[in-house]
Amino acid sequence: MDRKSLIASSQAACDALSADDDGLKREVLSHAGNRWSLGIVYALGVSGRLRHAEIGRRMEGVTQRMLTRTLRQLERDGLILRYDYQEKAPRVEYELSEVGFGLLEQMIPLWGWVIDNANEFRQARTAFDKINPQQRVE
Amino acid sequence: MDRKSLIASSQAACDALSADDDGLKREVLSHAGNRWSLGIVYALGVSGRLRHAEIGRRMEGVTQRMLTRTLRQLERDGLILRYDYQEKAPRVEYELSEVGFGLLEQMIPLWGWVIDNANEFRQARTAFDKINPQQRVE
DNA sequence: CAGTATCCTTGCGGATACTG
DNA sequence: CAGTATCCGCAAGGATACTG
Repeated sequence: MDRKSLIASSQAACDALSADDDGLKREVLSHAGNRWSLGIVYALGVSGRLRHAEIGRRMEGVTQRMLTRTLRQLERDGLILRYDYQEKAPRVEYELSEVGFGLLEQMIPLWGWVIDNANEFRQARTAFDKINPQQRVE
Repeated sequence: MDRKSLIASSQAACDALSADDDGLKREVLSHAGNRWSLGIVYALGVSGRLRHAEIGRRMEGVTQRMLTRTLRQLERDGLILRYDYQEKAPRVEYELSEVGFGLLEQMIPLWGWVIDNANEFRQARTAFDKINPQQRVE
């Protein structure tokens, strides 16, 4: 995409966002930067319906607390569905919602783009850190 | 995109990410959830090179501190370029880098997707909050 | 004008221990 | 098994005041 049409389409996309939508946008997209959110979305997208413990096993390093919390946030935003079987030996399964699949679909080109530019990011980092020994960025 | 090909392409995209890349991915995408980052990227994308104060004027509600900090982070990640004219009356301009334009380009479909699903997100929220009066999610 | 410095509150992420 | 409860350190975001 050339810059003129890029700018035009970004204006169109941004003008369609009200002030309320702006907050919503950041809340939804905050999952992108979260430690576990997208990993869980990916796991559920690839494997379908999974039990709590099974997700935990696939997310290397996650603690019970963070797993539960992240699942709650995803559920709250409607990205995953929670099925509690109400059995005495607890049994809860999670599944991507339609919107959750949509998010996964949106993320794929983004991941590809990050990979394609990984070296540029790393170079920018080291160049910045060299110029700004340890001041700045706090 | 149907689910089978969605899953296949997400696996391809995710397998291409090493453990290191995974951290990088979250760092880059964390801008998506930040309060001011994408607003600044958008402003610079639409208007080209801008002075510090001019950006501040366009970002309703930003404080000096957050503006400077966010600009530093964007600069550190190579998304924007900083031009200090070294004049006695300070004069600093910022501009999107090539990578920064790339990010803006990546974000546009994402914004559109959020708008298209805004009602679903809001409904999920209120439904969740009704079921979970004030427990959960902390 | 383009920042720093200081103080504050909130939430993220994690460690550990406990429960029905 | 699927969570809570309690603790911690750190960073995000903001309010306010100051500086070359």
